[in-house]
Amino acid sequence: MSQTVDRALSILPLLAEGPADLGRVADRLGVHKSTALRLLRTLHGHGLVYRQSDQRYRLGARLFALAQEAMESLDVREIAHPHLVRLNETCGHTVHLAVHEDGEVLYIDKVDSRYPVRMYSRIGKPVAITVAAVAKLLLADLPEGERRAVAEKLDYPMYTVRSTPNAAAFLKELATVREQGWATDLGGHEESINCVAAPVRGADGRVVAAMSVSAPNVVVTADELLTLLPLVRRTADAISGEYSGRTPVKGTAE
Amino acid sequence: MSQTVDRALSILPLLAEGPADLGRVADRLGVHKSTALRLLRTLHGHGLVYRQSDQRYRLGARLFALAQEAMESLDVREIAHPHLVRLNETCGHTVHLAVHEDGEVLYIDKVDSRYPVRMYSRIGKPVAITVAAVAKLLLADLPEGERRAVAEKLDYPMYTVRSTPNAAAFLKELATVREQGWATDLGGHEESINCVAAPVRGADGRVVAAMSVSAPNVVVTADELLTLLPLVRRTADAISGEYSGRTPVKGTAE
DNA sequence: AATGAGCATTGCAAATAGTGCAACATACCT
DNA sequence: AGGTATGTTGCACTATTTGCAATGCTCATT
Repeated sequence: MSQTVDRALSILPLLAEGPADLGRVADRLGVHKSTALRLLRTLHGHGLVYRQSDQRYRLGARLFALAQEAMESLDVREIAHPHLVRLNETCGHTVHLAVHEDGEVLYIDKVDSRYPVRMYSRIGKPVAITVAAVAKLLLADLPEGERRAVAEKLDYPMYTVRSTPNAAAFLKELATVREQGWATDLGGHEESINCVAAPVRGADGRVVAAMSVSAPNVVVTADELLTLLPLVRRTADAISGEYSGRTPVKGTAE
Repeated sequence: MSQTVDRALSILPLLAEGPADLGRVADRLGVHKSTALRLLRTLHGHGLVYRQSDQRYRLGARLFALAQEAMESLDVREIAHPHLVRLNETCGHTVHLAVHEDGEVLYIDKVDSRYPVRMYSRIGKPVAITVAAVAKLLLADLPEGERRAVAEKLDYPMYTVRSTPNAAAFLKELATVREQGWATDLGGHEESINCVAAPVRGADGRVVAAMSVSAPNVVVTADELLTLLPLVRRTADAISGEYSGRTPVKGTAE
C-alpha cells in the first residue's frame, strides 16, 4: 500500500539471508543505489539494520529486542510455560508451544529434551505447516472456507515419504484432527521423529495455541510416544482452563 | 531520512508496549488515521504487524523469524556456544555472551544456571550498559573519542548504591577494564548479583564480544566468584582463538 | 428495534516527500 | 599513478503520500 515502506521492509528478509552491500540491496530491490541508501539509512536509524565494519549491512540489534518484547506480551506463552516445563520433567522429551498467524505457524516456546539426541527447532522459526502436528491442530480449527483457502495456497514439500502430499490429503487430515481433538506427526517431517499434539482453547472454545511432545525413534517408538497422549491432552486442557480464566491459577493470590 | 518509512518504523516500538488500535497509533504518530492505517497495512503485508481478532494491532510473527535468522548469522555466537555450555557445566552458573552495536549492548546467547536461583535476563534484551561487566569490556575497547562520546550520552540510573553514577566514573572504570583485560559487576545492577567477564577478540585484537559468569550472593560470594576469573578468561581466549582462525576447531575435519 | 456514538475505511485533489540522474568522493587494486 | 568499483550528495521532476470529508460498520444504550 505504501511503496516506500514496502521497499524498505523488503530489505529485511533480504538481509536475513546474510550481509549485503549497497549495490546488492539496490539490485535486489530494483531501485537506484541512492534510493536504497536512503532506505537503509532510515532502517539504520531505527536500529533494524546494522552497518558492519566492512560497510556491508546486516540485520540490527533492535530487531532482537522487538521480537523479545513481542514474545513477552503473548499471554498464552506466559501461562503455558510452567506446564510445559512440568510435562518435560515428567516425560523427558522436547515440548513445543505454537501459534497460528496469517497462514504461518510458529513456535513460541520450547523446553528441550533431557535426552542427548535432540530435534532441531528454534523459537520463532516457522514450522513445516503441512506436516507438523501443532500446525494441523491450529489450521483444523479455522472456519471451513478459510481452511480450504489456506490449504490450496500451500506448498506440499515431500520431506519424507510420509509427508502430506497435497491439499486434498491435508484437508482430509485436518477433518480427522478436528474431529478427534488431537494430532500426530509420525515421521512426516523427519523420517525418525514423531510428535503428538493437543490444542489449547480460549474461553470461546477456539484453538489459540497448540502444544506437542516430540521424540526421535531411537529414544521411543511411535507407539510408546502415543501412550503419552492422555498426559499431553490433560496438560493442554490445564493450560486452556487457566488461559480462559476457568481455573484459578495455583500459587497466585487474588 | 525517509519520512514515510520513519513513521512506519516508529510504529514497531509503539506496538512493542502492547496491542493498540488505529486511533491510538495515529495519535502517537501524530498523523491522520488514514495515514496510520496505510502504514499499518504495509507493515501487516510484511508480517511485521498482526491484527488480532479485536481489530487491534500487535507485533507480528515475521519479526521472530527475522530475529532468529539474524541471530543465526552471527558467527561469534556459533563458535562460542559450545564453550559457554562447557563453562556452565564446569561452574554451574549462568553464562552470557554479549555484543555491542550502535551504542547498545545486548545478550546474544545464554546458558542458564544449574542452581534454582536464577538471574533474570533474556537473549536479545539490551543490557544495563553502565554497570554490566560485559558492557564495560565492549565499550572499553572503543577508540578514545567514541568512548567519550558514548559515555557522555548515556543515562546513569542508580540501580543500586554501587551503580556507576556518572560519565566520569564510567570512563575511569573503562580505563581500568581496558588496562586489566577483564571486568566485574559487583552488585551494580542488582544488589545481590555479581558477575565476572572476559573479552573475545578478533584476529586484529579488537573486542568483538564479551562473556560473563553471573551468580547471586546466596549461591557464591563475590570473592568465590572471582576465583573463577582465570577459567572465564581461558574460555574467552579459546573462543577468540577459534574465532580469529588461529586455533583449529576440535572435532571438525578440514 | 431503533438510535447514535465510536471506530475503521475509501476516494480525491493538493503538495509534499521520494525518486533517479549525474557528478563527486573515496577506497582498493593493478 | 591510473583505473575500477563502491558509496555519497545536490537537484529538478513527478509519482507518492497526505489529510480531509464522507461512508460504512459494529456495538452499546434506550
